[in-house]
Amino acid sequence: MKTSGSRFGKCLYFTSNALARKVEKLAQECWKPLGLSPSHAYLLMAVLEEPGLQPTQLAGELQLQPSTITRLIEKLEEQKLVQRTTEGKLTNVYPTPKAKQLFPKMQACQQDFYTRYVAIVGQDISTQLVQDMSQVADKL
Amino acid sequence: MKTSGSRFGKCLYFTSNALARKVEKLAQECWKPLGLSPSHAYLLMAVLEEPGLQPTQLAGELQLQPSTITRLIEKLEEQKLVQRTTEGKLTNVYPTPKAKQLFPKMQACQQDFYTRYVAIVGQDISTQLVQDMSQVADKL
DNA sequence: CTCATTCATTTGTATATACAAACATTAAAA
DNA sequence: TTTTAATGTTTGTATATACAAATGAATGAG
Repeated sequence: MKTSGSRFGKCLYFTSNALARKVEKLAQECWKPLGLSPSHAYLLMAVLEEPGLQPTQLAGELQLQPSTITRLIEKLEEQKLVQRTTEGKLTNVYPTPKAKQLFPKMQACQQDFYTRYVAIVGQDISTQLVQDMSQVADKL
Repeated sequence: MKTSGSRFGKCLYFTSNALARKVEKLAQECWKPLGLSPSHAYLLMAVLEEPGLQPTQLAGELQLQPSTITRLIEKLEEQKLVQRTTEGKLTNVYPTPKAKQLFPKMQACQQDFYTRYVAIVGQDISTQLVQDMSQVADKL
């Protein structure tokens, strides 16, 4: 059944979740070649772009809870993709050389993801949708 | 930080997930008085509207995997809100009298949820957004 | 200076969802 | 008619995320 065909097709809860799950799936496919889940990938991208970012800042960037950020970092640390340094109560997260080497491939995955969804839903619609969702998310 | 302010604010993966989490949170609040999570509530609503629905059909309506439906039903069964009957390889899910009694309150919760988000984001925008998300979800 | 408060991070635990495999049943093919 | 394939459901297990509490460090009021 299609999302729009469901008896809940006009409900914000239902549609936003359904869409997010489908997008998540596409993103997972795109990042699979690097062995990263989308959220790990996005966190790592952020740290590559701005080395030393702290968990609280990452929580803001990724709109996730700090505890979730800790969990993501732990896994990236196991994979030797980031390293944490602690000073006082603050923690800084840095990309490792291995992560830096990976950077171009990560950009390619991101591009691939973008290209794929634009191919499916169209550039104008997707740009508009992202903007609207972002605006509504900000209000909630 | 706001969703739109993030370095990922223009990414479909990021915004659709951020939005879904915020909507989920609002929905949880609305359904909390009945002790139901939104997904349990929606499944139960479907079964109240159409008693005897089967897991596969519910999976279609709710856009969730059959295994997830099984898990949701199990919990609703524990709470004596639905009952399963099995004939051959098919399963039918029926609401209990307890669930039927609850129906008006559930409709009120649903209304409350709708009223709240419309109050926050506006009727026109939310209607438009739901329609767009639904359309894009169908294509993915 | 010290103690209470606040802040950043982590830990323990819980929920939501999925995937893959296992069953059980029906349908199709030989 | 027996075997094979397809279908609907459930089970085992894994991932993503969150909340609440614990920890450790900085700050400010007295």
